[in-house]
Amino acid sequence: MVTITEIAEALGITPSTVSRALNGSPRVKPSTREAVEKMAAEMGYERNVVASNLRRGRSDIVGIIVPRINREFFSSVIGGAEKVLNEAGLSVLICQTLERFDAEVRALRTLRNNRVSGVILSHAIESRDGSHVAEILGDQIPLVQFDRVFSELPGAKVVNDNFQGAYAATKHLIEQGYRRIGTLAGYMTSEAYVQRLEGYRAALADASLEPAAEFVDTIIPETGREAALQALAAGCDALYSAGDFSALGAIQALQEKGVRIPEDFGIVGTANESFTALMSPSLSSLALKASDIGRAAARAFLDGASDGETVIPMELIIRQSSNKNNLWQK
Amino acid sequence: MVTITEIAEALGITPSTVSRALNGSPRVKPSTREAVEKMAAEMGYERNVVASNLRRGRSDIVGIIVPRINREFFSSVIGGAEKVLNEAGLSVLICQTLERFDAEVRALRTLRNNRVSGVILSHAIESRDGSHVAEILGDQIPLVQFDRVFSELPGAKVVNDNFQGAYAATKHLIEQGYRRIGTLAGYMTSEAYVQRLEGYRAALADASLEPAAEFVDTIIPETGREAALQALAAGCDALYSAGDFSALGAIQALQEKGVRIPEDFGIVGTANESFTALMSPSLSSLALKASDIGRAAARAFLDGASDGETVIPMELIIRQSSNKNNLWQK
DNA sequence: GCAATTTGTGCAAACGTTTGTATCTTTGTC
DNA sequence: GACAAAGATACAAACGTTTGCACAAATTGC
Repeated sequence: MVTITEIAEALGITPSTVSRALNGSPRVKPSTREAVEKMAAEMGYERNVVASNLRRGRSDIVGIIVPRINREFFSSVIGGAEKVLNEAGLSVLICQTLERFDAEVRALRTLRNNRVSGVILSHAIESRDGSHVAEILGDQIPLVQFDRVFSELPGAKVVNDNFQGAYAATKHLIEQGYRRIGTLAGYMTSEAYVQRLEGYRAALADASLEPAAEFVDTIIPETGREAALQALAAGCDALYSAGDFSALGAIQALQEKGVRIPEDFGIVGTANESFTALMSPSLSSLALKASDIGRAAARAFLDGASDGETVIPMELIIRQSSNKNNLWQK
Repeated sequence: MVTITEIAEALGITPSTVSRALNGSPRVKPSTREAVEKMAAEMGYERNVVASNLRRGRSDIVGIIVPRINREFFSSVIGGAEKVLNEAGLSVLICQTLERFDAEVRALRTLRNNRVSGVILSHAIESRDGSHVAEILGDQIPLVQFDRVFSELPGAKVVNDNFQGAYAATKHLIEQGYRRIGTLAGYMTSEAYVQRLEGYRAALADASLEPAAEFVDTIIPETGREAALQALAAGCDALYSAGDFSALGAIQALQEKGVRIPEDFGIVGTANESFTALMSPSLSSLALKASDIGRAAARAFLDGASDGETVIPMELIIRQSSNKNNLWQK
């Protein structure tokens, strides 16, 4: 591996000048800069980033910590952030916590010890507050939180507009002619689900309708099945589900009962999981705009934005499961 | 940030002894080791890994390069590898190429410049050979390839037993009583798909059956739909698909034609994508055992295994779409 | 009890870069 | 032509660790 010292020797100058030349310092004469660049290219020089990081006290790496990388949402966030950061000359170090608190702590330590220049984070379910983050990162390393955020922590935050999204999804069901609309609301320990529930209620209230049924539970197919049957018994003709998996379970349970979707019953899910487009009937879903969130988080870091909260609108994807009036094909 | 020098001063010894104590060198007296450890804990010392990496010439990071992290297969491989490597005290740096050659080159450079102690790699589609890998990594950084491998490159390789898997899937269809079995074979530029086609043919041959139809095309829902209709017209009663997405398309097309699955027609897909369990009928699929591959790749790296090829068996997951005789519920 | 060995520490030089300060060279001004 | 200012480069120290070698003290063998 060739070093700047070798380049300096080859040119009869000193390593410091070579360093400055390669880093675009205005303190070196254009002609020597060119000579250095030429020689560096010739000798196949590449900066030893480890040495550089040691000297500078930080690296050009941004750490991204997510609960799981195999979730459409998180991998898309990473994709969006990576693109913006790469364009800015930064690399990305991805860590997954598998929803575990101790893994989150470990990841934060690893990142800090590698002197990353920033951390983009969505918390593990097991994390109940942000004290560990503050403790580990200190105030040296900028933090950007997204989706699952703790408001007590400093730094930028990027979140979905869950209220607006759920409002739009519910309004869509109303416009399709459904009248007794229930919801599968998710667990209320997460801010996002609370806001979705509120958006649902607000849309109904604005249309002078009453919530027909509210099921507060985890968002998995089984709870969806059960809730759907109860909703049916209670006379519901539509459901807004705060998750796609529970919506899937609901559809399966209803189909087994011979309920026609969307003619007799409308359903909208949330998250736009990849399977929603593949089902039959395909599932209308409130998409999270994950790439936008990733991009926004990366930009917030690059801009050094402190403490601001960026709210990303959600997008309603209308497919068969709620398209009673056949607005268009999807 | 506290340094070993500060610990040394606090104890009236030298940094070198502190370093040796913390690294478990046998050259330090147990009593001083304990004193150092106690003081380090008290002062909240954590090793500056950047400095350590510079001095040692390498880091405790293993790079993993995959085409995309949002594929069930790749994220599971990463998960498996991560677990094994973390237990060995190594961190993981994940890069995605989005199937692009230049991104693969960039990723390799980043990893080498960060002095990773090894690279675990599955190639981008755009990569036609492995010369760039050899050139960038040299013979200093060990390489482990998985799934998409170039045999000309040195180092360990971990692959699926595609032949065995496709053989088992086809045999299963035969055992279920299907007789005119076709296949959706995938594109033949990939070794994996070639082997699956061969496994399919071998199973038929061993049962004295003829291939009823072979569709060589990309593995997406649309080609699956089309192929299924042609297969139906040709009198097929079953299909082995080298991908789940094309199997999904096939099922949808057949259902629209009123064909009952699995009574009239059996289908087995490949990859065990998450949606296969969610469909109705649920899709039997040949699972790739991604975690096993990840674990095997990590172990191959840790063992310093050179040049060996590890073949991981595939696992047939029987669900409704091929379960004509109702062997068991799934 | 002396030499030979083992055991435990210290010393100092790396690893390759960056950067504050000093030094040297050029240019411009009167 | 002298002097100041600016422009360009050199010097040297630092970043925090690791590690070969030297050295002292403690242990062993005869």
